[in-house]
Amino acid sequence: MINIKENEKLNILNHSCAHLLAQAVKHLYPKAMFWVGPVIEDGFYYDIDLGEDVIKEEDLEKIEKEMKKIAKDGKRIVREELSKEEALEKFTNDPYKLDLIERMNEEEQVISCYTQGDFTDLCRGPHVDTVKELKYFKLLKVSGAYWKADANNKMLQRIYGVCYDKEDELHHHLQEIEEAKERDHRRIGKDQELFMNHKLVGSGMPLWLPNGAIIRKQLENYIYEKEQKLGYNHVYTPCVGTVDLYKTSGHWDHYQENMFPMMKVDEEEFVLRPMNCPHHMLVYKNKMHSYRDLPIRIGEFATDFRYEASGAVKGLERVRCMCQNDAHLFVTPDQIGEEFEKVVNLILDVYHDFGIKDYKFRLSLRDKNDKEKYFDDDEMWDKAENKLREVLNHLGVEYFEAVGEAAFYGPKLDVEVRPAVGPEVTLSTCQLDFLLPRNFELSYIDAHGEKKIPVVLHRAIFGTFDRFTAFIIEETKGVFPTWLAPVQVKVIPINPEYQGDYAQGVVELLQQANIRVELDDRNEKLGYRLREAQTSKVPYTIILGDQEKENNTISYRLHGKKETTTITKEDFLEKLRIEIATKALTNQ
RNA sequence: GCCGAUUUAGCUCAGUUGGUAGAGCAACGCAUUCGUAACGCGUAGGUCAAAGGUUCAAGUCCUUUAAUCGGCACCA
Repeated sequence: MINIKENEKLNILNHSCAHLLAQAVKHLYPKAMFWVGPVIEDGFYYDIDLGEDVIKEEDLEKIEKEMKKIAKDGKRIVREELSKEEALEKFTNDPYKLDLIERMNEEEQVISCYTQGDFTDLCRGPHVDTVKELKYFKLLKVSGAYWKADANNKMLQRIYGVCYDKEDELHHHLQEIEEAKERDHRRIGKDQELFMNHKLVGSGMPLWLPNGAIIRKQLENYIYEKEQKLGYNHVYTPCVGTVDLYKTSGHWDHYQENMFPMMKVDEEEFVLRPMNCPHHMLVYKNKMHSYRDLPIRIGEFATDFRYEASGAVKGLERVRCMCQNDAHLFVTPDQIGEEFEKVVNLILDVYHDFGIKDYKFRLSLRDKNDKEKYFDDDEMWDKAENKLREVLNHLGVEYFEAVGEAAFYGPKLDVEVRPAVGPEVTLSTCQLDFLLPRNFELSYIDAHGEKKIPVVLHRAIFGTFDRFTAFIIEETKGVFPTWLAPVQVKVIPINPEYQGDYAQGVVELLQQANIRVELDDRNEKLGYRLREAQTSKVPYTIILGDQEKENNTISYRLHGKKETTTITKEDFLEKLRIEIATKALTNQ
């Protein structure tokens, strides 16, 4: 998609369009008051207080019509500059604009506003010269949005729209929105029977169907091998813990609202675990450790439960029961940099293997002014944050810093990706933690025979298998590389009666080689079965007729390709073996 | 959780102002025996998300609950 925010001309167009929207809303809803109407990556929005009135999706058409009408009138857009006093006077009946004026910087001597016909709005600008220039726009959605992004505040109504310079650009954008819906993992998940949900199991509790389970198993095997090679030790631990465990870790005080409620068994109080750190701390503590043993890397594919807000739950992307590709790395303070670097390299390695190119590294730091939200130890924080920055700079990876996004106990590196629909999500994460080892009184014996506290790195490369799978579904549009595909080969005898036995032989040969193969010997026309093989996105379709049977060969067709290739069974098997072993991204 | 919308057959959807449910695909049966994206005919399939209410009568109107969707807030 065109990033509107980074395109100066579209930026001005969209911002002007936000004003046009506000003007139209004011005409139709005279009581409306306006908060802010910024340009975003894909267009613009305006936050509006309508009092008792409600704008519904079906009203957008009406508003759009009014916008077109105003634009056609072609009023000039006039800039006016005011002093703060004048501005306060001019907007004296508008509490929202007064709030904005009051919050403006002292240095800002001049406050500007723009007038188009009967509508004036406070704004820095710039804008287009006349509303006539606003031709190719579309209102897309309407929703609630908290004033100043604070859930304690009143909910305003937000209208989203998009504006382009040319008609075909707008058309193209709308088409892209439709295409994004086509690759939404929820849709593909249903079509290809990867996962399902059921009311009786509960919201955010996906059931992985056989096809999805195959993909997940491949992902598990893949990352398990990588981690084993890097010296990780994998464990299994229970997905419940006592309340005391989480009191020890500190999560009980800081994370309780995100946990499923406590359950009492006999006299013990348990919770479903929302994370695995406490369990892994205890695994570490099982025996004494020397500095020579460190780093110790404890990994687990661990099921966790989090009480996610009902409105946040989404397919496999945001769930209440998830499986983390988790690990905790116990290191000496000296080893932080080296170990963090290894994690970053592993992330880069994995993304390369999956062909993931569109992602952002986010260095999540604390907000120094928010003493409530973060563990209070400035020295620790500064040291930790600088360490991460240092490594990232050393590696030369691009990243941006996000103040106020750190965990309670330390700074972290998050990798953000954009799903087909909805805002960016975090995939991988690596978090530095000085606090948890203290809370669990972890130690190792250093070279001088003294007890020292190790540092912990929490890390998840896939994040959760759930979210990563959701992302891979959307990346591949459901056309999985052969090593991941639930069914890798579909075998179709042209006439099951004549080539059925031969086809059965080919199927068995492939099965012997652990290829996931299906035979389609239904009494249906070839075209019909071939079409189904293509729409189900199986990478290889083998077609067997008399010619193949006579020559002891097979003919295969790749998903999405028209041509057929005829080779020996052995050559085909070898080709597949290599493709799967190398985890090739695209088959050819 | 908040604002708004939606929920009808396995899937995608239709169903006028309230009069007692329909299509296509899929499934099953019959016929067909076929060389690269849908042959034909037939059969079966629904407490219209759930509960309550209004009415002579509710898929349709009202209330509550749940799930889903678009955002917000939260977040792996």
